[in-house]
Amino acid sequence: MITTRFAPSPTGYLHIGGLRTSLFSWLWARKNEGQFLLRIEDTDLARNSEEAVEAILKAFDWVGMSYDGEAIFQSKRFNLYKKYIEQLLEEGKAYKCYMTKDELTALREEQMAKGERTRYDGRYRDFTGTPPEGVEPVIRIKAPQEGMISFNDGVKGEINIAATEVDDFVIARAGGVPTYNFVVAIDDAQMGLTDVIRGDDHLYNTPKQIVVYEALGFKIPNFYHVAMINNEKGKKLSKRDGATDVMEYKTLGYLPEALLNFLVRLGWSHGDQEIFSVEEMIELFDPKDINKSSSNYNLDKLLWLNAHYIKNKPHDELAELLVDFGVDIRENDKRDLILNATKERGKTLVELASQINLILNAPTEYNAKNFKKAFKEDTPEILNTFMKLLKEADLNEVADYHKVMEAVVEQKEIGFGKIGMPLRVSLLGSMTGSGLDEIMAILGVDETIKRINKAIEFINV
RNA sequence: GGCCCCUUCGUCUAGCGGUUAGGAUCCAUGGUUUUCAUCCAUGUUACAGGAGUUCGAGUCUCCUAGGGGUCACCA
Repeated sequence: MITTRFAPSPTGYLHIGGLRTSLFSWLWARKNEGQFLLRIEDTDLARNSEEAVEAILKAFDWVGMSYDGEAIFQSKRFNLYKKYIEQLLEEGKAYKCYMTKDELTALREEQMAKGERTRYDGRYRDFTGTPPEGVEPVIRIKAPQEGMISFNDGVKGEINIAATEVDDFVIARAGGVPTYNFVVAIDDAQMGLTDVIRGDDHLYNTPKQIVVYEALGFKIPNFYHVAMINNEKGKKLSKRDGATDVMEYKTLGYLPEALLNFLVRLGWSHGDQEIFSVEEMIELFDPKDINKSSSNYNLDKLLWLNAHYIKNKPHDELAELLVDFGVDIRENDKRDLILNATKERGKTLVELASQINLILNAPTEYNAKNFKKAFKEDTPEILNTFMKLLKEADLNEVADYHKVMEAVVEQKEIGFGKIGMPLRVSLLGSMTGSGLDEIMAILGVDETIKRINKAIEFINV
């Protein structure tokens, strides 16, 4: 049985990097028919908010990731942590430290000045005297003072860190509130985690947590530290690099399946495969295939994937999604015609919506340059002929509209461009866009003629 | 600064001692298309540098450089 987890601290929205590590954890649990748990790390801090919890859950919901059981809130488990603190104190594995913050700062400055690593010097480790007055102590854990703390990381391999690098760190603050590395170890153990997949910014927390595991006699899980995602320049991803909030991708018109596909391939691969459905991800994912090196964030591929998923999305789902982007064609009897004519031209739902609007809404103005390029002296004459033939034609499908265009070309002995360009400008006000026959089939004869007449009128003004 | 991790086309990556170093994206060109897009084809571009080990190194070892992470009574 594999149990994984995602353990965000609710200080803001769900970050793209957080989504990737949770995706990995989720996939691994689902693949093994195990458990994927959610734990909210809200051990106080004025920074935590309920809105942030909501935001994270909302993002999970959007991408379709679900966790098992109830979400666990650390803030509700203080009694548990307290119990273990007392246990360690009793067993002599932890101790009270009466060093003040000022003293600690002074010690650090001294060490810094000497060019040493800043660390607690263990002065209260074996203290038995009378504690100084007026100082509320913190609790520190006794970390090993020599040897190595080693673990086998599922991504990075064997990691060895000298015990001297890990000092007797604080497990409970002066107010009694436990600290991060302490509660994480307890929760991961108590929740039965077998595999901890997280960002490699936690790599250095691992030896500390191992100290806790060992002090409490807990079984140490497998760790997988996934390298960070950097921006295109290889620097740390920040808000200035564009969207980092998962929900922003929804607003930008990305499909969740595209985003997941994009993220799963960032730092993980399965041979040459690029397109993965969620089912395939679950089937093929294995943390042993996670890359050691960090990867750079580049939207090109996401855009390509998004276009791919839009092209392959069922029309009823697409129509539903488009509502949020100001286009409601759910009840439109030309729905399929509209989507077929436009979906290959929109890399995002935003672009797709604007393509559709371009057809659905008659042009209110014509670009002068386009107009001049498309409309020549004989254009009105050609368009009039076209309209005449159009009215007479038997129009049942897209191809029939094309036949009318062909007829004009033949009759007038002109090139296709002679009719195509002015027609396009008349109908869309644009020089590019969907196929003319498709557009006309969507608009119908009346609207088509109306738009052409309007354009002809415009040339005479 | 100490410690730890990382380094293959611009980007995402395959490779697990013997390959013309592969795929994808991007870009360019050509084809298809009335246009644009799609689609198809073709092309440019990479083993950070230096020593070793080996018959043979992108793959193993060491050094250098560069990048990242971390050093809290934050999480």
